[in-house]
Amino acid sequence: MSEEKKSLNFLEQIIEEDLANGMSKKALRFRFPPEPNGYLHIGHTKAIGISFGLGERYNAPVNLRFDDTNPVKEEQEYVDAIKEDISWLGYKWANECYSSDYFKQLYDWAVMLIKNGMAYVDSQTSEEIATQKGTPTQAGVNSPFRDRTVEENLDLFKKMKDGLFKEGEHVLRAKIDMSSPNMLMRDPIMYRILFKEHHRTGNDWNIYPMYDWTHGESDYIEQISHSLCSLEFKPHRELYNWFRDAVYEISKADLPLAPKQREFSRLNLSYTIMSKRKLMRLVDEGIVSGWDDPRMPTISGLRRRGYTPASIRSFVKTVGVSKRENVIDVALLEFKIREDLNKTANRAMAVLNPVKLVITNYPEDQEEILLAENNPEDESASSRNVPFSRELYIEREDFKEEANRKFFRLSLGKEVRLKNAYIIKGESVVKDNEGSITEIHCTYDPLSKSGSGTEESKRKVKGTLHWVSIKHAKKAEVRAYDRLFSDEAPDSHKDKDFMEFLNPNSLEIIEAYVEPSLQNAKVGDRFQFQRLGYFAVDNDSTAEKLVFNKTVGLRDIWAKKQ
RNA sequence: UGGCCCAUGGUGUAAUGGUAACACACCGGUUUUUGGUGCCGUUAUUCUAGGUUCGAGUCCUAGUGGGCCAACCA
Repeated sequence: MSEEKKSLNFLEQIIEEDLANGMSKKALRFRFPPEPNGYLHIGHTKAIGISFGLGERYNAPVNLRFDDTNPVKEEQEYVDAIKEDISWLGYKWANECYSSDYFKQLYDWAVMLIKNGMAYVDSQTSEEIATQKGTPTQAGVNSPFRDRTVEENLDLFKKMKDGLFKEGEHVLRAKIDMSSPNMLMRDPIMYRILFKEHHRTGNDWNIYPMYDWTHGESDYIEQISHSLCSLEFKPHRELYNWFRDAVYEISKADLPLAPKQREFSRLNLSYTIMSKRKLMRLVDEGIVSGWDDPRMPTISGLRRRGYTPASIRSFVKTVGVSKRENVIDVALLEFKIREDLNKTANRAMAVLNPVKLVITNYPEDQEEILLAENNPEDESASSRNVPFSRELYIEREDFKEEANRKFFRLSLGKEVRLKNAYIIKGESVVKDNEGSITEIHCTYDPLSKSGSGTEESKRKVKGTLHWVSIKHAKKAEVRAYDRLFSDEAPDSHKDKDFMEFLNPNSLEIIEAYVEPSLQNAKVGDRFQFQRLGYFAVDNDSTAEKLVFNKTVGLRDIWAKKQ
């Protein structure tokens, strides 16, 4: 409703320009094209957010296309996981597409290119081809097979398809320019022979098309108007256009729209690695429990950790789009999940590092049910009951026998409030033989009950502590996570392996006590454990044994000052 | 015979030739029955040097710095 002028990112500007130059808004179409060879991670959410976001902005369809041209690395498992992750993020694709569905069309077009003298079968080894390619500063030389006749090429290519040659014996190459300053234009390979079973086409094909030949033509087949990808594909654009124009000439009657590729910088996150290969190593070497380990930057890991789709989408939105190399501070991601959960997560009390607190003037057998607000940020969240009794657990860090005036918590002779309950005063401690505190004794002011409206209850005390009633508390496992790497950019060190920067303390398993209302928490439920952070019920959780993942801690100025 | 891309506070992103803005982070204050939240405030001669212009972060040239490209991967 507000008329605030939203600035356009450079991709939106390109689209607006195309629209202004006569492109119909109805022609707008985007795609997200993952290769199903691994799990999606936070880096992918940027690409997803950009293309699906544009789809939402312009009310244009967005295809989910699996770029499945390499049967050696691709599996159905990944297809399923990718679909689940994108759906979970809340995006809807117009069509579920597969490059492998276009293998026949691609083959026919390749034959056409051969007939036009634009492609040839090369019969050299890959080493020979690599050598002849030259280097970025040195021109390549032509293959001795470059001038085969059309008939010979056609014959050879068909035999490649029919499985009459061995792997590596021949390839189909585009005939472009071996002296191009762009390495990709030096007669790029279009097809290789591969006797591998494909997860969708089985053993139908003995040759598989390469990325450059496949990707742009898949865009073209789907009539994608803007094919958006990351910066490292910039050099591919020239080839993308070459292939596209070659095919467009003969197919424009049926496929009138010629797609264009544009590139943006990918997302990097501090203290995080994003390479699929490296993430795979963490899984394979057992550093993490799997792709969905809550410490992993995968979508499934973040989901299990307790991140919400809304927080991730918001994150991607504020990260923006540009062509600059960038490193986003992981603190921004954490801010986004806190921001969301602060408004949506119900509060609860849990004690992670318990010490016993006895209220000596509270009757031995007395119990009370106290009322606790579920979420002060959400009026509709109502409240819940919390049992109170003479013996409680509080956090060990919330007590010091003697403390300076900066310590707002419990100490001997000082008063604090027990959240939703009474004001108490520290009286004495009980210690074991080693001198560590086993019990804290305090007295309470019976007139100071929260919400009672009495003068005593309105007294200002400096600190408020969370607690659980020992008699009523439930045991729960809490898994607290720290960042996986101790270095800001673990994989940017040329002389060091990223594994050297692993944080040995990235997982801490805690036996905690939680208030009884949490007994009914279901897998995926998210809570704010007051004064501690946000926690989500893990998949491993059962009615007998609750398991919580710490999503992120609360902002903690006190901890910083320590 | 190398080519291409990029450069704005600590980190990101805006400013579309006309007062450098927003978010995070940081630091300080304030409110608070969460040391949370909210609210207020501090933090930049836009990589350098020339040029065009009444006026340049924006356009041009050169330099500097960073990134990408030499898989039968995507």
